[in-house]
Amino acid sequence: MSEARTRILDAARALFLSGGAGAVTMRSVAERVGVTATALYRHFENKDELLGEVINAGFRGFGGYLYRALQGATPQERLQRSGQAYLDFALEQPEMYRTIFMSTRPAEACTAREPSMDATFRFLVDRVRECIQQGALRQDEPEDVALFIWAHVHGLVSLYLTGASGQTEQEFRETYRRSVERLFSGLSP
Amino acid sequence: MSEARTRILDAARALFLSGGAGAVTMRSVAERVGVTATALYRHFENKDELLGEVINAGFRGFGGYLYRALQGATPQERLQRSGQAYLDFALEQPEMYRTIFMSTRPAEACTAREPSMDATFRFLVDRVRECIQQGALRQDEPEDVALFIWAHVHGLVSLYLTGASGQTEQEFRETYRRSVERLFSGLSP
DNA sequence: GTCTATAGGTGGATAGAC
DNA sequence: GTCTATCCACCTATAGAC
Repeated sequence: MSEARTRILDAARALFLSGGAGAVTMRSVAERVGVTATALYRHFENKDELLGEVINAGFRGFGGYLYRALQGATPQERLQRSGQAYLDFALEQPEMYRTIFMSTRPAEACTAREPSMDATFRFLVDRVRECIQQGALRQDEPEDVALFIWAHVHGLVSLYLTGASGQTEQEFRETYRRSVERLFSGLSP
Repeated sequence: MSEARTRILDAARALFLSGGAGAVTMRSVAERVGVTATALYRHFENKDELLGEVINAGFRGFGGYLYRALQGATPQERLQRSGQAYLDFALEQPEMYRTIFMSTRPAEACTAREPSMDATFRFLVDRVRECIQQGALRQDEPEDVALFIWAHVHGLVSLYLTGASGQTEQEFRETYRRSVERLFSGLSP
């Protein structure tokens, strides 16, 4: 990848992370890079391509968070770390979380959006399945349990990001911990 | 309220419900009413006032859905109907649901947004409390249980509205029913 | 109350000089 | 590769005629 292209993508990503997709315009990106807007068209076909690459990078970043959870030694530790990784991503990159999981529109340009939600779901199904097989979770359909868990953590996170709770980040981390604990107590054998 | 003002609000509401806040422009509203954009300024100070009234009407509409749940005869029936009302509102007015519960920004003009989320939460706390007192739910902190339930149903609904599940509305209604059933089995005495 | 005309802003994108 | 100049589309909002 060319030097210039990378600098443009970095600028676009910084704008996106601090202000969402709406903050990314050809003019704002160009200003941040220190060139004029027209110069960007030497490196990207159009705005859709630029924004699409920013968002695809975000998907890969989320995948990285989840992947780290696989370092856990046991099934239940991997599941627990997955929940923690999910929370970390949401709190560290809220605008990206919004784009991937809370918005319908802004991923027009981007091909990887639905696949990414699929992948998230399948990753979670795998974590649940191994927990059930190993006896850490009650016998049940892994898909149903996975959706049950995902809906719950996504609901918590998105209520927080929307400002429903009026909690600080620290308070919310504690709320999240307790709520997930309660969730698993209802799913245990 | 003047005749003209009502017709303008109706047009704005229709545009909002089908295309979200972004679909409401002074031009689009005016065209729908059959006048020019400038005419609207005789009836509304500016766009913020117009959009704000549309959204406030949406809040009141949501309140109406919940209120109907109070017709249930027993605490558990009122709680169960509340969950159904929540689902009905989300599926019948998805754009309004998004604006109230899934977006940070677009309620700038509108004063009633955070209060409305507060009210939703308190309504649910009341439903939970009477279920606990009556023995239909396990002894616990009503606030914690209410958040637990809200996060769950909100998570289900918003994953569906975001397109995560790829389900049809009928399939999702069934998923919702089963997931809520599972939720309460974990909260029962 | 509604119109036409118009000001002023933001955004995406292209042509052609350098 | 980057610039200037420019076009086009779309938006909010105001002034003043009717």
